Amino acid sequence: MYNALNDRLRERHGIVTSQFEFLRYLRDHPGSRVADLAAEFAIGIGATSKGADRLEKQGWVVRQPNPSDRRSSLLALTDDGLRLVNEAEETFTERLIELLGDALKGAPISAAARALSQLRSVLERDQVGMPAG
Amino acid sequence: MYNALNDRLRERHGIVTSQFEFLRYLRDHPGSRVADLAAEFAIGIGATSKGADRLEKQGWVVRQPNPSDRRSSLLALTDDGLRLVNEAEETFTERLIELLGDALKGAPISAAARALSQLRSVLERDQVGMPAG
DNA sequence: CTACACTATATGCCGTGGAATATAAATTGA
DNA sequence: TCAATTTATATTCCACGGCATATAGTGTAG
Repeated sequence: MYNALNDRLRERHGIVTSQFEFLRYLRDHPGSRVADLAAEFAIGIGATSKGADRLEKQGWVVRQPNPSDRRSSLLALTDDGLRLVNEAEETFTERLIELLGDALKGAPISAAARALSQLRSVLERDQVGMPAG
Repeated sequence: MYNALNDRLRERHGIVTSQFEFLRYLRDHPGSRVADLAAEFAIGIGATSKGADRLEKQGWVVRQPNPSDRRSSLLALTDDGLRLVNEAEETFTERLIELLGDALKGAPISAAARALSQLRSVLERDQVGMPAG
């Protein structure tokens, strides 16, 4: 799933899923700090800081001074970043439904393990999200 | 989950979860090739080859010539590798039950999403598997 | 008010995976 | 039989996350 979404987002918007998730979180939680992102995604502070660097370098995010604590910055989307995340979200949702729809044909509820297993079969059958080399 | 299992396996056996999974697969599927592992874990051939290198360097795995195709090797566990995977499996299972047990207290079946969400809450409450830096 | 502990983030080094490529062996077709 | 193609794996380069550490700012005890 993750790989498949990655491929589609990269191809259409030039970002990967983790970046989409960062951007979406920032859109929905304005004024977040690096540590807030790290907690949300259960990754390290360092990795989060570097991820923010990359988004900032692309001009999608800015670090604004935090008036109440000069050690940290408040992360905010730029106009470009906002536009991007909204467009990417359409792609993301569309692709997600596409993938889930395929896999869940006829499988009603629960049996989540079976659903996931079936999902994987479908993905594998269609060679979807398979690494190249 | 993965991080938590990682920590426990590393501490007790000096391997990480991905290595445990490689070793267990090889134990249960003797005569597998690199490509078989790659397919099983949905990772690239290159990464798998390098993973096999690392296990071989530790003396847990050997590449045996494949009599029916000299391009590939058959991967086999050494005695050390077999011993290791069996010991690690105990740790793995024990820890898995420990983690799931905690999270699933009172949650009967299905509602897998709720279970996963609850699981994550427990893990976060206990600061389990959280990256350090 | 200052020394000391603590917190938030940034940075350097390392390990690992993906993608592209290289190499060797097997297969196929004329 | 042999050149072209395909297959299986190995290797190289790059991106990214973890961990350890550095740095700056905050809080606090006295």
